Amino acid sequence: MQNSLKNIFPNFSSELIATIEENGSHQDFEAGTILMRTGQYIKNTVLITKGKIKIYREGEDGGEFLMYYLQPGQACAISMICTAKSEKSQIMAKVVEDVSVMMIPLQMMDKWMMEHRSWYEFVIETYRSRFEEVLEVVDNIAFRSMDERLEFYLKKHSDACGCSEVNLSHQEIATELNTSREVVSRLLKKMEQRGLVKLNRNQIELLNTNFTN
Amino acid sequence: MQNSLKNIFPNFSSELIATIEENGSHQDFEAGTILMRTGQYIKNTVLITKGKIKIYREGEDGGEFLMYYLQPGQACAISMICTAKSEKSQIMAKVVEDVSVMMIPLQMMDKWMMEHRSWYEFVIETYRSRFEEVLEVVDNIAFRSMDERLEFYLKKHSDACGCSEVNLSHQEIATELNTSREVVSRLLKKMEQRGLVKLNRNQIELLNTNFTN
DNA sequence: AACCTACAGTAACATTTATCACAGAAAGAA
DNA sequence: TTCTTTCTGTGATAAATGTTACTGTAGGTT
Repeated sequence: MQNSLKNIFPNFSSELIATIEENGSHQDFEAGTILMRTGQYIKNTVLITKGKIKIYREGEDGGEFLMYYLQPGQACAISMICTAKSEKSQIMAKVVEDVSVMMIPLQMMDKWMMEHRSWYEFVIETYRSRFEEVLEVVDNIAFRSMDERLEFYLKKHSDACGCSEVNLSHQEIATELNTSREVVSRLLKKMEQRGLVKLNRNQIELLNTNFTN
Repeated sequence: MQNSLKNIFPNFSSELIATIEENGSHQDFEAGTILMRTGQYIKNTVLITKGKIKIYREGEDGGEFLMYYLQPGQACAISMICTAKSEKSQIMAKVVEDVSVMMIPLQMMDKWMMEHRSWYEFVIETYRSRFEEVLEVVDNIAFRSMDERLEFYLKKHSDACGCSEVNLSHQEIATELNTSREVVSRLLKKMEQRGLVKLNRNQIELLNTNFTN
């Protein structure tokens, strides 16, 4: 298991890995578990070693708006930022594929930042990449129409899983884009007519590789 | 002038202030200056000591989408994140009120993080508050309609200046919300009819204090 | 005064997105 | 099989927003 942590976080120094093993607690969660709610206080930084976590913003009406996914080798930027002052979370985190995580108590954060160069760099890089990702989300909703956002969404999914099939229902996609199922169905149909995708039940195959680029 | 830096950044230690004075370069920019463009490499972290800088995202069509404003005592989070690896900027920064800034060479970032506790805390807090602000922006465009966004926008402005008048033309507002002038005019007129605002040329007075809360 | 320009108001229309209503197909359960 | 549920497709319609076109007005300039 020590081995795998080193594999998943290749940039961590051996000392850091050892420290994590020593101070962190290994935990598993099933798909569907909500790890973090808006308004909740955060007490741990979360490192993902297996599975997939969805980070989203929840609207008052219960709408979910996808921000990004966390996968093995990544960490929750929000938990890092907030732990620094034990702030409240402003987002929701839901397990979408059974996960294994390392929970790092918040007291470790500041300490490791000073003691472990590789931790420091990991944290900064996590901030940077997540900020960038959220800016991209803003771009999409601010400047793009639903059909472009849908294409972007599908591409992101296929990139994430490394395959060209997206196994989601129209309803699930609609929820994450904060629109209605009918709109998604219609737009997907148009994309199929343009030859970009092939639609199956609970699955969308991306055909055009140009589109995937 | 050393004095004022201490006043503007009250949490900085005296040693840190001295170090900043020593290594940073004081610069002034006029309103209208673009300090940072999308795609540009960042070589400095920017501390604002006077004036106001607008941070926005630019669409392909040239549309501007307001993210937030930077004011004295604040720093550009993007410049901090990016400098760590000398990355490209993903945003635009434009001076909206003549500013004075301290430019901190990127090499100082990492060094000070280790040496100055008050710098470390400032950087973390900057990350946190900006991330939060951007999440709020996402909320607004994802879940709210234009009339609500307009109200939020006006409130934010009056909060920022501490007064109840917003001195902007409809066109300027429309640009920042990435909509058209006509839409803003229409919605403002409705708000006036509801007794929320009073419309003057180049100025919107917020009347209802309930609304301002 | 006469003129110009930026700003604001508003009607008419186009487009996009949301909502409602319903029908059929696929998968699973009884 | 039959029943049931979930998923998908699609038309009709409503609502929000974007666009075009035109008018008037306030302020500044000559």
